[in-house]
Amino acid sequence: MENKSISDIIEAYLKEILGDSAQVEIRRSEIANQFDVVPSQINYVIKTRFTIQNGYLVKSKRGGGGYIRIERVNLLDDVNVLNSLIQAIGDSVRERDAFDIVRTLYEEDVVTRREGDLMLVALSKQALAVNDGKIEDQLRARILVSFLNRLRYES
Amino acid sequence: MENKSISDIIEAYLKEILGDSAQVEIRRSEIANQFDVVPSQINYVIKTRFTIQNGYLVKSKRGGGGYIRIERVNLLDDVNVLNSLIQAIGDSVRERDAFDIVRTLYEEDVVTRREGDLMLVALSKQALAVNDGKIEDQLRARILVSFLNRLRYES
DNA sequence: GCTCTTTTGACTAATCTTGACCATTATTTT
DNA sequence: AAAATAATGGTCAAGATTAGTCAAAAGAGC
Repeated sequence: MENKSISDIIEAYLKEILGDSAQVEIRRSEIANQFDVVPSQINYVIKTRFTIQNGYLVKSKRGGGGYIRIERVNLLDDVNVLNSLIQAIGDSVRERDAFDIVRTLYEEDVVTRREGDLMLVALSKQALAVNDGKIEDQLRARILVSFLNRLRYES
Repeated sequence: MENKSISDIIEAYLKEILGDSAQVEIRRSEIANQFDVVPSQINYVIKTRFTIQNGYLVKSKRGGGGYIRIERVNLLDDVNVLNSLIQAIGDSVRERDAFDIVRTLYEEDVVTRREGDLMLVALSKQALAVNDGKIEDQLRARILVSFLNRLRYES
C-alpha cells in the first residue's frame, strides 16, 4: 500500500488538517514546499479530490495574504449546496462524477453502503452504455437527480 | 494436473497474498515482472479467474500510483431467485413488469423498502424516457439485471 | 486437425507531474 | 492618486507513468 502518489499523500494531509473543523485555510506555496512539488500540483489535488461531488467547497484569493480555503459541506442538508450540486450535474454527468457523489452520500451517512452500491450500479457505464456516449451521460444525470430528489424529500 | 499454465500460477499467487485479508492491491507491472510475462497477462488472469461469479470484485486506477485492487466478497444464497428473475427479464422489460419485480424483491425481503424505492426511481419511465420506447425497455432491463447481480453478494 | 485457452504485443486510455505563462490583490514608490 | 513592484493563486499543455483492450500467434486437449 506504499504505492501512493504524492497527490494521494497531499490529499490525505489536507483531510487530516481539516479534521473535524468545518474548513481549513492553506497557503498554496507552503504546502507545495512542504511536499516538494510545484505549486500547481496543489491545484491539481484540489481540482480532482475536493470537488463539490466529493462534498467540498473551495474558495481562494490571490495576491498578498492570499489563501485557499477548503470547506466540508453536506450535500443534502443545505439548499445552496444541493443547488450547486444539481447545477454541476446539469443535464449530463460522467460516471466518475456520479460515483463521487454517491460515495459522498455514503460517507455522510445519507445512504447505507448497500443503498449506495445499488445507486452505483444504476449509474454505471455498464448499465447505461448506449451507442451514444452523450445520451448515456444525459440518462445518468436524470437518474442521479431523481435519486437526489428522492433522498431529499423522503426523510 | 501437473500441467499448470503460468496463468494458473499467477492466480494461485494472487490468492495466496490475498490470504485472509478482505482485499489486496497490486501493481500490474510488478507482478508481470515477477513472473516474467507481459503486463496484459495479468488482465487476462483477472478477467478469467477473479470474476464476480467467483466472488471477487476488482477495481483499478491508471497513471502514477496506479494499482489493481482485488476484493473478496461473500456470495449470498438468494441466487436461485435472482437467476430466475434475470432469466425472466431477458433484454427488455416494461416499467410495469420491472415494478412488479422490485415489489417481489421487497416482499421476499431481499431488499429493504428504501432500497426498493431507490431501485424504482432508477427504473421509472421518468428517469429513463428516451425517444425510442424499445431502447428504454432495453435500458431498464440492463439496469434491473445490474441490480440483481449486485444483490448476489455482500461486501 | 479442430477448438478452446493461453500468451504476446501494439495500440489506447486514464492519471499524475512539471513548468511556462497568466490574473489578481496588496504594498511601496513616485 | 497613480504607477510600479511584490506576493500571492490559476490555467493549460506537454511529458511521464501507470493500466486496459483487442486480436493475432502459440499451445493444449481432444
